[in-house]
Amino acid sequence: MSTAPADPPRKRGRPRHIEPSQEYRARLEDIVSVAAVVFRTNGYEAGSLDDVAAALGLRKASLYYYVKKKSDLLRLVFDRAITVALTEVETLAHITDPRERLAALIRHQALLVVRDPSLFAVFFDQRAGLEKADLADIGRKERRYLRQFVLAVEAAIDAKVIPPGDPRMIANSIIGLTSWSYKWFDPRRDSPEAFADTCCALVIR
Amino acid sequence: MSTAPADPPRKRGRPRHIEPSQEYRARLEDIVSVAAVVFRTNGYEAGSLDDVAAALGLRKASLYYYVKKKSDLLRLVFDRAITVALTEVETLAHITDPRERLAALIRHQALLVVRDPSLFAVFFDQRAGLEKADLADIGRKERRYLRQFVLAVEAAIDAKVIPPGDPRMIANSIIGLTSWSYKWFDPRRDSPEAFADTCCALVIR
DNA sequence: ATGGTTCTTTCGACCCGTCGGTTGACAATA
DNA sequence: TATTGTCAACCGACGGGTCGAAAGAACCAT
Repeated sequence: MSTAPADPPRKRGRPRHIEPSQEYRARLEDIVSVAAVVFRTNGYEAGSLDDVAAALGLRKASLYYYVKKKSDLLRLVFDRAITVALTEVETLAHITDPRERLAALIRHQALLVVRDPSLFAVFFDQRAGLEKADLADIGRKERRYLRQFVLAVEAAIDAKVIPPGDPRMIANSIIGLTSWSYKWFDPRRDSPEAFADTCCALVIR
Repeated sequence: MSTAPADPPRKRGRPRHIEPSQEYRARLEDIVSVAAVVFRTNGYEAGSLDDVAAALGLRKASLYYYVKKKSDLLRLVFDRAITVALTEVETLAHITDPRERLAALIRHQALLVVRDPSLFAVFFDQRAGLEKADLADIGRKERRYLRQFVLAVEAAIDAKVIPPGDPRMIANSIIGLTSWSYKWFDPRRDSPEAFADTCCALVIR
């Protein structure tokens, strides 16, 4: 009873009622990039917020100005990965020639992973750290992504550009062919273009 | 000073001075299998020893009769994975026909991963949890494994069974093609044999 | 210019739950 | 009585998350 001033709205982190500044956005992007590297090398659980902060020249507490909890960091990494992949791939849907279309998809996927290995290493390997809701969201977008490949594969089979078979299985296999690169690709030895060409040549007749 | 009874040699865990019994070995194999499942679903760091023990109907402390520390469990998972893969693959080295040889390797790799997805999911994704020395050991054996593929690819290129290109790059790509299956393969929907055939048909002319 | 005021960003100190790892004792079997 | 296997209880470290405060710039009134 007595004076109950009603909880003054929590003032944790950035105030939510106004637009985030450009600098804030840029800083957050930096943080996400660094988090991807840390989570890749140490794993999500073992990669502490101290690690992320240290790599940025900050203290752990400062991160909570940009993020509410650790898993937000992971979600942001996933968001960036699936967003960049999805937007790029859906601009390729207009290509009509089956051979060209499949080749474009394969090239896209190969270059994507090779360009930002940390981002996709986390995306592929650290899914256990995601929260349930985030996982479902990612799953939906990933299915959209897969669909583009399945459609392209079906067209390619009809055009005898690749041998016949279950399109879903083939699509997943091709995605593996290209995605696996984050495990072995070394930019000092391997050329991204050569890799993309090799992938295309390997499956396209 | 005074009476120093000299630490009576610690008698923690199994006594090392005698042969492990058959039951002991079998039990340990069970533990490793369960650990692989736990580490796959939760990740190595997040997968607690309590989880592993509970899945076995044991208490955490009991695990320390079979293992000295948590990372031993992870090492055992890795050991089993690389051992089974390596021994199988090196029996295939005698096949002389390039097409047959490459096909056999691809089939072997595809079936291997599909048969025990948890084992290889941990092997591929949880390397960050390994200790330095163990990591080096795994790396050596993995290079031996890769060599088999590189040799087979070189022969296949000479025989025009696959298009030309950097053998190491192609070998890694093929390994990705097959290994990726642990991320999407669903035994209730997909057939291991069909998958192996698809992989072969996809790259072999 | 100058001293106040506010807003953004950073930090040190602290709390607290979880988990790896330890210990000593207790059955069961032989 | 020795060996094998199990357990409840405990401890210490580490890491996520909280809190209050302070440094610095920008803005504003005199």
